[in-house]
Amino acid sequence: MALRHAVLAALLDEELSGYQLTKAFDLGVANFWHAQPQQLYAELTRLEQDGLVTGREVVQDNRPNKRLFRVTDAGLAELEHFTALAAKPSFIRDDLLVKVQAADHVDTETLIARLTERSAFAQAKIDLFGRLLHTMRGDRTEEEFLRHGERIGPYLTCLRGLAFEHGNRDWCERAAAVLRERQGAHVRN
Amino acid sequence: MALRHAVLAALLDEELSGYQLTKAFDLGVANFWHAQPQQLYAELTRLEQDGLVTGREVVQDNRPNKRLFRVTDAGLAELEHFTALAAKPSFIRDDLLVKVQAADHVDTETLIARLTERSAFAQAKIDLFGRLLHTMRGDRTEEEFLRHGERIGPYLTCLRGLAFEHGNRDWCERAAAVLRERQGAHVRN
DNA sequence: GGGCTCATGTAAACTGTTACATGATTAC
DNA sequence: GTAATCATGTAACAGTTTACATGAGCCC
Repeated sequence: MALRHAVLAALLDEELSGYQLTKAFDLGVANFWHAQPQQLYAELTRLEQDGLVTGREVVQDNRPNKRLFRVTDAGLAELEHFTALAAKPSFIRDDLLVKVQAADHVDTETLIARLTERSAFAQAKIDLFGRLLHTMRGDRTEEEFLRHGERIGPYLTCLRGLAFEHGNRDWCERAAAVLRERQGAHVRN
Repeated sequence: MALRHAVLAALLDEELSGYQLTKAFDLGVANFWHAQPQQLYAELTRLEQDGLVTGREVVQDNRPNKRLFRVTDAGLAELEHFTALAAKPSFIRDDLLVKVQAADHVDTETLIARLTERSAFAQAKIDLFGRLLHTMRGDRTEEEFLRHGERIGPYLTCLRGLAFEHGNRDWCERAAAVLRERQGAHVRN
C-alpha cells in the first residue's frame, strides 16, 4: 500500500490537484514513485474518505474548477507509522534486462537498438534531474544545501533517481559496446 | 507480459523445474526479474499450453517427482519477437524512497534505521553478485570473458544488478550521513 | 518431535494498466 | 480547424501478492 503513502509524501510540500499530481507521478518526471492518473484520482478519493487528506474546491475562470488537496494531521501520523515499518526490498523489473538476458539467442542488431534507445531516455532523465536539483538548491552548493536546507527529502530522492539513470545509461553503453565488438569479431572471422 | 519472456529467458541455459525457477526469481538472487513462486507455476502451465516450453517428468527417489522445462523453437521465436518491441521504460518504485521523500516530516532516527537496513541488504547482494560474476567468468578477466565468452547475457544482467545495488548502498549511506549530521547540528543548537 | 527443504498447486485479495468518456480553453 | 492542455472520472482487464493446502524426507 505504498501508493497512498507516496501521494501523502507528494502533498507534504504543497497543495495539489489530482491533475497536478499526475504530472508529478509521470514517467518523465517521477523520481520516487510512478503511477497512472487513474490510480491517483482513485487514491485521492480514498484518502479523503479516510480523512488523511482534505480537498477544497478552487473555482477558476477559463479553466475547469479543480480540487486542491493537503495532508491532514491524521495523514501525517499515517506517514509516520508507515516510515516505522521495515521497507520492502526493491528490485529491478525491467523488460530490457529480460532481452539482454536472452543475448546470444536473439538478434544482436535488435538488442543494440533497444540499448541505444534506453540510453538516450536515461540521458534525458539525467538532464532533467540535474536541472531539478539545481532548482531546489538554488545558488548553494550541494553540501551546503544538504547541511542547512529546510526541505531535503525531495532533493535526496532526486539524487537517487539521478544515480539510477546514470547507472542505466552507463550500463546500456557498456552492453551495447560489448555486443558491437563481438559482432565485429564475428563478421571478421 | 514480460513475465513469460523472463521465464523463457531463464530457461535458455538449462532445463529447470518450477521449484528451481522460484529460486532463480527469488528476491535474494534475481538479477533481471523478480516473481513469486505462484506466478511461476501458473506461467509455466500457460507456457506449456501455448507450446512455448515443454516439460518432462523426472522421477526421483527420496524426493517428490518434478517436471523439468525447456524452451521450444516456438518459445525462442516468441523471445525474438519480444526483443524487437520497444522496451518499456523502467522506473524505481521503492517504499524507502517514499519514506525519504517525507524526511523533515517524519522521525529522523527511524529513517536512519531504514536506510541502514537497506544498505546492509544491498551490501549482501553486492557480495552475492560479485561471487556470481566470478563463477560465470571463471579465471578469465571480465574484458576477456565479455569478448570471447560463449554466453554473456546473464553476465551482463548481473552487472546491471551489481551496479544497481552499489547505487542503493552508496545512496543509503549518503542519505543516512546527511540526516545524522543535521540531527547532530540540531541537537547542538 | 519440530523445523527446514523439496515440490506443486488453488483461491482470494490487492495493485496497476488500458480503454473509454466528457468538455472547455489556448496555441499554431 | 486541429492539436494540446486543463480537469476528472468509470469500467474492464492484466498482473502481483498473500493465504491456504498437501505431503514426503532430512537434520538436530
